[in-house]
Amino acid sequence: MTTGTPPPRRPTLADVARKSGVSVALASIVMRGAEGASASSRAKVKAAAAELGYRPDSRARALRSLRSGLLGVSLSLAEPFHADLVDEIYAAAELRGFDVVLSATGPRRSETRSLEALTDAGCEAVIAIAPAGGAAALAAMDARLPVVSLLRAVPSVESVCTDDAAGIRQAVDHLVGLGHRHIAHVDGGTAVASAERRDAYLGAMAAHDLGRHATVLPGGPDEKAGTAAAALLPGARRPTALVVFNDRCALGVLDALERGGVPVPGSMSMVGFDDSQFARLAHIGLSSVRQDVEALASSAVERAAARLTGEPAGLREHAPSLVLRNSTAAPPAT
Amino acid sequence: MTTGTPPPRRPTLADVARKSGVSVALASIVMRGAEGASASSRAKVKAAAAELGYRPDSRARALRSLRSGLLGVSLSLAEPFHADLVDEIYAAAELRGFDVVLSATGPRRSETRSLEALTDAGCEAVIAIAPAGGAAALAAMDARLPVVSLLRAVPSVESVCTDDAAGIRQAVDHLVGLGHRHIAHVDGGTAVASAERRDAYLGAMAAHDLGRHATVLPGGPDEKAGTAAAALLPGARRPTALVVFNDRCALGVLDALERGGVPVPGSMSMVGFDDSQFARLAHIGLSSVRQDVEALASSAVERAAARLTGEPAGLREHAPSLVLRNSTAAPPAT
DNA sequence: GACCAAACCTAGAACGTTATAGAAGCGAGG
DNA sequence: CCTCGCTTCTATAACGTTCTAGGTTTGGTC
Repeated sequence: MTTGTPPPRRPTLADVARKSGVSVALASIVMRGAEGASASSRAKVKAAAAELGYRPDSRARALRSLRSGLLGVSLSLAEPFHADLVDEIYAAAELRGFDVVLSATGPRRSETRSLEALTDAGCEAVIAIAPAGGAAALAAMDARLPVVSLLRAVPSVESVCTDDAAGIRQAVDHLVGLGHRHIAHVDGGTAVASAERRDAYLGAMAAHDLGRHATVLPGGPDEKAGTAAAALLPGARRPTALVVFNDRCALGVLDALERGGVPVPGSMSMVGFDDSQFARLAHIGLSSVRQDVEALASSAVERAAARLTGEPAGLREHAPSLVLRNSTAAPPAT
Repeated sequence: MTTGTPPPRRPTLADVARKSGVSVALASIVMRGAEGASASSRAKVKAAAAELGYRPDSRARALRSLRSGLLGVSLSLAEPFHADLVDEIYAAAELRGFDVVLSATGPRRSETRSLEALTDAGCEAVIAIAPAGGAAALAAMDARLPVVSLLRAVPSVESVCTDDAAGIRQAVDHLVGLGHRHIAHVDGGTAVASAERRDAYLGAMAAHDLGRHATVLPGGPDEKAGTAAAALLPGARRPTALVVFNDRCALGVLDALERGGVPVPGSMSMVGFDDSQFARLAHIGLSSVRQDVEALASSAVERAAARLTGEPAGLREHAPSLVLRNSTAAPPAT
């Protein structure tokens, strides 16, 4: 029984070659723009390809030429800041001839799974944004294919980070310059980079000889944690300024303060971290430590490419800068 | 000149087979869990695979067995709501044995490019979240491989949407029930679904015989647009309630109002759309029209799967529900 | 011990592409 | 006329996997 329409197969190079009356090999040459084809056959093949709607099968291509040209990126969709990075990674990767494959981490999807999907997809190298997993697991993976950890310094794995300590120092310096003495820190809890930023805060306070006023409030990476941290602020003897782990957390704090009738920056100054899209828009413009997204992204891509040619691993730190908006001011007169 | 370490090749099925002393074919059977292998060889092969750290090459697999098992998803990283959807899509796809490939749209990356990357990756079907491109382009693509449009009804392409009109009606009904008469709408400008929601608003107002009070303020899909729209609110004869295109825009409006000293919901009630993570956290809890994320995601995956088996295209609409928080109240007494 | 079926295993051909090696065409130089 | 070199083209062998079709054991029955 011969049935009607056969399932519409996606056109292959063989189809293009047949239609234009040349060999598959020649069609391949034309399609990938290699040299060794006459102008006339180029035209013929291109026309046939266009007519058939031919698109090369990247899997087959990758299978044959051991370079797949694929760069994997693992990110958390819940983090707007990762989104900013990815956009720049796309741009940087394109410049170097890489295609980018994304794999998300989320409540339903573990980091391990996300990274596995990337290796399975045939990526030549992987950029893991703020990987939470153990260093051992990442190092093990790195033995298979180059891994670059972005936003987190992982020992023995190529890492590209912001110099968090410098950023925190800038924030503290700025606040001290405004006249603040009682500056507290809302930390990131168990989040990636939380410990580094906390230590930098303590160090910066000590450097200003304000160690006795240093206070660390337990926080976390998101708005909810910020709101919770705000509830811990003592009513009397409240600090006059806050350096917060990141913008999302700062937003939570800000919200709670405003609802509690504490004006920012009138009664409380605040500095966030990341300079997310967010900080720029919502509420009061939040002063924030800006990570150099473009440099981070292109550096990560560059490091991944370098590893493919066998260069050694190392840590690249990028200098952050403090972006001032309307959330800091001199402390209220006592 | 013989140099030191050869470039560490990723282990292949042949390596596993050699190491465990069986044929490649048998190793394949074991690795994919097919039947026809004895328990003892299963153990041998699995052990060898584990020791080598073997992971099957999905490209080669896809190339051979015409099912690649790949489901492409195109999304905008700037939209937190898309992130929610993707997480559910991962879950739904896994249930049906699909792997998910993500491709983002962004300031540096057009939708066309994002979709092309997906077809090149060898996806069997594609889910485009809120595709902005022309219906013709999508339909053309659909001729090559099944396309499902999620969050936007596109003629002649399989579409899975929320019944936006019903959602807007619920919002208006609720506000009218609270006693509001002067209810305005901040629309989504040129954003996807903006026109549908605007029309639904006008229809709902008319249904309550409030057509004469209907006002549409030009807005947009993000916070900035909301802030701008708030500036257009007349000082006197201000509406007492707002139905806003989406939560992000609503947030912008909310912020502007609070800064302008207009308490919400005291002097102004507000309803958003999407029930994003956002609405639940920041500021005042925003009342919002909840889209059924899980149903949307699983329905989109299901439709994609159905198309692969040759079922016809159609439109699936999912009922939204109104989530009440603290941004609506009775209008202030005159 | 011969026969049979079931269970287990393997050789080898695909899948769509690229790379290598060499064949044809052709004009110039001896 | 033969050879040389150049350009243009093609046959064919990979890449790592799955699948088909057939081959070899195994062990139970007569």
